[in-house]
Amino acid sequence: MSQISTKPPSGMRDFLAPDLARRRHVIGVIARVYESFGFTPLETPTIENLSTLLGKYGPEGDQLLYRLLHRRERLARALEPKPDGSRPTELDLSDEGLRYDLTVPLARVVANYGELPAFYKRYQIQPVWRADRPAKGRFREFFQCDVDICGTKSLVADAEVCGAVATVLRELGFAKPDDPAGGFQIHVNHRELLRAMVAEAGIAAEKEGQALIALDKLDKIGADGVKAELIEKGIAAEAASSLLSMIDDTGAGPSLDVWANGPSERGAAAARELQELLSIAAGGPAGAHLVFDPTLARGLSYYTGPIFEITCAGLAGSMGGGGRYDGLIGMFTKRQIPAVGFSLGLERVLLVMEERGMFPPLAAGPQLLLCRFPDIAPAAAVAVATQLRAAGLRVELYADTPSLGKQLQYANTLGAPFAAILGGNELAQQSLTLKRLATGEQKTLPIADVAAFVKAG
RNA sequence: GUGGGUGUAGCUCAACUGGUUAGAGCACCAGACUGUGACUCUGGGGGUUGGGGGUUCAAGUCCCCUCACUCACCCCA
Repeated sequence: MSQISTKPPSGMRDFLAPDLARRRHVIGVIARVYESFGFTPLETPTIENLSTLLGKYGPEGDQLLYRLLHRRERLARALEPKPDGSRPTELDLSDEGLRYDLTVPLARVVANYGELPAFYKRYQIQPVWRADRPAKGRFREFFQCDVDICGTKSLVADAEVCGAVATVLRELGFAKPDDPAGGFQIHVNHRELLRAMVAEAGIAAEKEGQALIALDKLDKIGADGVKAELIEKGIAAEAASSLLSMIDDTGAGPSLDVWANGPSERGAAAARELQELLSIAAGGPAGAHLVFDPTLARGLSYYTGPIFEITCAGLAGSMGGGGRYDGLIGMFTKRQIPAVGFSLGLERVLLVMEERGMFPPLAAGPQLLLCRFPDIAPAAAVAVATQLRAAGLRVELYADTPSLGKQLQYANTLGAPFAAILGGNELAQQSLTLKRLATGEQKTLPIADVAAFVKAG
């Protein structure tokens, strides 16, 4: 096809009015709930310096960054062979990239503004970009809806971010966890507990990441599958078996009590933290949804403490995730500031709501199309439209004057509930003939009364 | 990154094992009612069958390459 493609780039989408009605509805609930928890909004630039982004997400994450090429002279210089004859690298050609998540930009902001509240609680709803391969529910440009609390190690903060996202989902109509119609669960685990398990099993520290990724697949590929993958990654069969013995096939494994009293002091401390978190959250909105999952790993490398992930029936991936990252802000400043956050994936939430038909009727488009006859001056029609809009109606004025049938047909395709007809008779008595499109009934009434009539439905 | 599938009108899809001029529904436009739509009737526009190459008397159909989309896995939100 020699024509220019009219599709957006792979993994990116245009949002037409019906899409936006649903997206804005969900975003509205999220922002309102987050604010009710005392979070204040933040927006950061689309573009960040690569020095900000690199090294925060792990090796795979760095590969998924969209990078901006240098421009003009800078690019020309970067492309020249170096004195030692080597070719330019990615880092020579670019020093900026699109943000990959909202957590790292937050960390930068907290490090950059010393005057922020001691306990900075911010929410942020913006798109992020990942050069991933698109799939169902996965895009290259997608919205994250983050809440984070910076400045405290208290597990109350962990419980609060869990409570905020749980409240959002409940307000959007997601059911209680025990509801057969399909609720949602917030899986929790602890990075330190995972590290203790790996160490206990005799797996080398440098294999830790790979071991955890394999373990995360337990519910999908089973114990044998995990063991095979561990061995494939160069981990001794004995160590692999040892790791798996700490968790049974169902992934349920020993209770937190067992871990809390286990031989590894490090693991015990982590387990006690999780116990405390569950107990703090018990009385709040997240309480019923929290479930300890010893196989939960999560890929992002900046997590240090409790980690979270939201799952629900029928969704392959997760609806959201988060965790504690006490070291990340310290990568941008000498001050070590602990923080914990949670992120909802807007598209994932929308996907599930779509599949389950969870959207309420959402108003969109004009309530009334103003039609007129050719003998009515445009200025007179504009005046009437202005009057109706001032009365609070969403009014579209048909720009031309084709046959009335055409104008009404257009009102029909727009989905406007009403059409108003302005002709010589109506103009003379400052009235409109109002037609209800669904039934065809119509009546003539004073312009001043039209808004109330339309609003009444 | 691995494996599978699909590309035909604006949209959803047909076209038997290769065989005349590639069809239908919806949508769009125009017409019976020049102050009345959504339902009915009639007519009409619209396609180099994703692109390129090959096999053949003949290719939407078979083969190769390429591009795009899509599903599963991987990973994630």
